[in-house]
Amino acid sequence: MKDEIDEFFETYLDSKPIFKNKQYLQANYIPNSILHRENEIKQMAKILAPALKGDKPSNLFIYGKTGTGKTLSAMYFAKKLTETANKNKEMRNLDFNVKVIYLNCKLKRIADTEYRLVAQLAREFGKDIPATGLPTDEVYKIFNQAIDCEKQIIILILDEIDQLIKKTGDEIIYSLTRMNSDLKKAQISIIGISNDLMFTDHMDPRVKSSLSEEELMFPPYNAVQIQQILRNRADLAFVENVIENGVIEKCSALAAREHGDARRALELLRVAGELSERENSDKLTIKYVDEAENKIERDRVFDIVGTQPKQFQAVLFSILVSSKNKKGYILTGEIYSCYKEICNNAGLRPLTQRRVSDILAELDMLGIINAKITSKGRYGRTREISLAIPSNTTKKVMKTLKEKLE
DNA sequence: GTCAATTCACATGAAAGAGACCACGGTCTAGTG
DNA sequence: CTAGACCGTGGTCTCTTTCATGTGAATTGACGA
Repeated sequence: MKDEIDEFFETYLDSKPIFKNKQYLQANYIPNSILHRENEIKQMAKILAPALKGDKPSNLFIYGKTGTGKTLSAMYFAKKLTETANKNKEMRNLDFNVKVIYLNCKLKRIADTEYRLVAQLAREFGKDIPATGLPTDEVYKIFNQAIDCEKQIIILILDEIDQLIKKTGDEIIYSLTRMNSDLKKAQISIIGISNDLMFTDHMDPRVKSSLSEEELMFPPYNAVQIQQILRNRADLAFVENVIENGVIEKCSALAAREHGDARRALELLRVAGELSERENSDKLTIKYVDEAENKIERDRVFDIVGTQPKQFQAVLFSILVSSKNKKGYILTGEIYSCYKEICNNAGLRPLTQRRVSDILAELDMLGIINAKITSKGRYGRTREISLAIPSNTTKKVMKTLKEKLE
């Protein structure tokens, strides 16, 4: 036993490293120049440049599919803007600050409700806000005072703003834009980033127009562009010549298949690298890319399954059970009756059908199941549900769920 | 045969509740000088 | 006298329930050709 471990460590230490610096493949790494987004960044600069002169820039709304570089460009731009502003301030002795704040609205417990968003903003300005307990308008007041003590332009980047608005309504944007009229010295501009263009349809037209005074579209990358991006990063991250021919092509092809998602391509490459490192291989071969694809999917599913509440898991379990007993589509009603039985066996209080219906919709959003609403005429209207995860993953999920629900 | 009404089996919305968490301010208690 | 313990009130947040309303096409049934 001991020998085995020793041996493993030795070979591990002896093996030549594949990675030079893995950090360059991480999603939060901001490169010094962003390929194929020069135009978009230039546009952003044009729209937001007034901040440098102390004027409030227009609000900006950025949209585009996932992995098209929206967040990255915004971060990059934020960095540049603050740098320039600081330099400018010293050189010309200006009397105002430019501050860029980035918040991801999807982050649980940080910025996914109105209260938390404003609280987080106030914290950015050094105020101590409790996680709960205060009235929301109190927090607004604190934030207001915190920023209005000196002349400054605040640019607020709200990433995945669609999630926030879908969940809590659009008054947040309204309140934030309206704050400007209450502020004497400071001004706030909002950059909203979303990958769902349609969500603005449900918004109050006034809010909509004030949020998208300017709009910017990020088109998907094509396969060639993704390849270039990957090459660029791979050169930084990997030791030379460890990547076999075709690996980059394969990663980008897989990612391009899904609307040119560069983030996915990078993740594939990174995970493939990690897998080959783990096996002490000194080459990154195509084989590992395939494995990486499976692993990413599996990890994602397990992550969701693990973090969701019990009732979620029970519903998912009943989907798994009923999909095993029946091929083709399953209907909501079938799942619900199966679910009730499972709850009885597990000593769980079953939820109403209303709630289960919502849970099914959420599972669909998460991409664990495919649900399509169809009308069967006289025989009602329901979801046609099928699993969206490969069968070898379902088996494992089923096993863990079974244990959990006992 | 045609066309509008009906009907089913849920979907979808809105509102409100339960229970957990927490801040704030007031009151009570115990320890201190 | 003062610090800390202990309420009560009022706030947010998540998960749920309750009640109400919406929905799309297969089916039905009246109607006219």
